[in-house]
Amino acid sequence: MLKISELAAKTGLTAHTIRFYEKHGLISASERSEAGYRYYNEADIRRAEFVKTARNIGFSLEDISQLLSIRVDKTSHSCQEVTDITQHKLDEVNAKLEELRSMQNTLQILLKSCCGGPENATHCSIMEALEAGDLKKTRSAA
Amino acid sequence: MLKISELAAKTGLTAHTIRFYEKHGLISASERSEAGYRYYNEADIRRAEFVKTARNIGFSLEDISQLLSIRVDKTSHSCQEVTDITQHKLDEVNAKLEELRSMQNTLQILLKSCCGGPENATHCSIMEALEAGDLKKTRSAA
DNA sequence: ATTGACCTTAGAGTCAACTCTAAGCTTATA
DNA sequence: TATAAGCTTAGAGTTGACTCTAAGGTCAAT
Ligand SMILES: [Zn+2]
Ligand SMILES: [Zn+2]
Ligand SMILES: [Zn+2]
Ligand SMILES: [Zn+2]
Repeated sequence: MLKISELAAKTGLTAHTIRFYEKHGLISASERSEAGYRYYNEADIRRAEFVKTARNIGFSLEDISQLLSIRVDKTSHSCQEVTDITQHKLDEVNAKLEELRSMQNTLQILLKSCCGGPENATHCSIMEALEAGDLKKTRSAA
Repeated sequence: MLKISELAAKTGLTAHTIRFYEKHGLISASERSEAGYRYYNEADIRRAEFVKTARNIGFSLEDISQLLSIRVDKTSHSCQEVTDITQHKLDEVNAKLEELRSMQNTLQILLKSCCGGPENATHCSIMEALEAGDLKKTRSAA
């Protein structure tokens, strides 16, 4: 049985974060001491590590929540449900990649066009490009 | 002289956003009617469009703020200052790209490993991989 | 018995960039 | 003149994932 700080040390999450995850239903301590201290057993630890792994991959807490409910009763969930979550995340990632590649491209073009030197910016081609506004839009949403 | 909704129509920003930008010092109306209505002249419009272009590229409002202060007095700023801002943004974008590519890679591997079928998830290799925790960390910061 | 480290809670604060609301003027059209 | 559309402000709310604080209780070691 681990105390919260021990679980924190083991998972690399902070105690704050563990309590935060508990508040959001991701993790819990199956036991409490008389004084109310959280105590985590083996199953709790495995669940916490599952959460940590999923978070590291980039799943949102909402995604992780869904994965956890599959996890607690695998027999009543299908592989398809799991791939749906994963595919949806991949779609998101791909969309962001698109956007970032477009930004990268624009920024590289801008940098190539500017001398980057110490003289004044009255002739700066980056400023001119921003002024002209003929740059393609790279940002769709925040 | 444009009213705020006209500037909004012209730039594709909303009137709300224009006021928000004003509050943050990015845009302003050089005139106000007696009743307090904002009126934008040609220079105001050009500035607003500059902001819009920079935002579309992906610059933060803080970046844009710096670009604008260069813009109002180009003779006392250098090309280097402009490239510094741009390069810094590119560095950020590259870092995020790295992270997303790593997420993409992990998700693709997961998806390849799972049958995605309608049978139950007791054997699901995605779930197993999350359980095993041997996936590389892709997320560094939010 | 007294440190000091650790634990508890509810709840507030952080970040960025909006987004929206309420309450009340103003202006244009019919 | 009346209705609607549009403008003003200060300020609150949104999103996601934390991050921190205050005020206090607990525990192991000296
Ligand atoms: Zn130059
Ligand atoms: Zn330049
Ligand atoms: Zn399967
Ligand atoms: Zn599967």
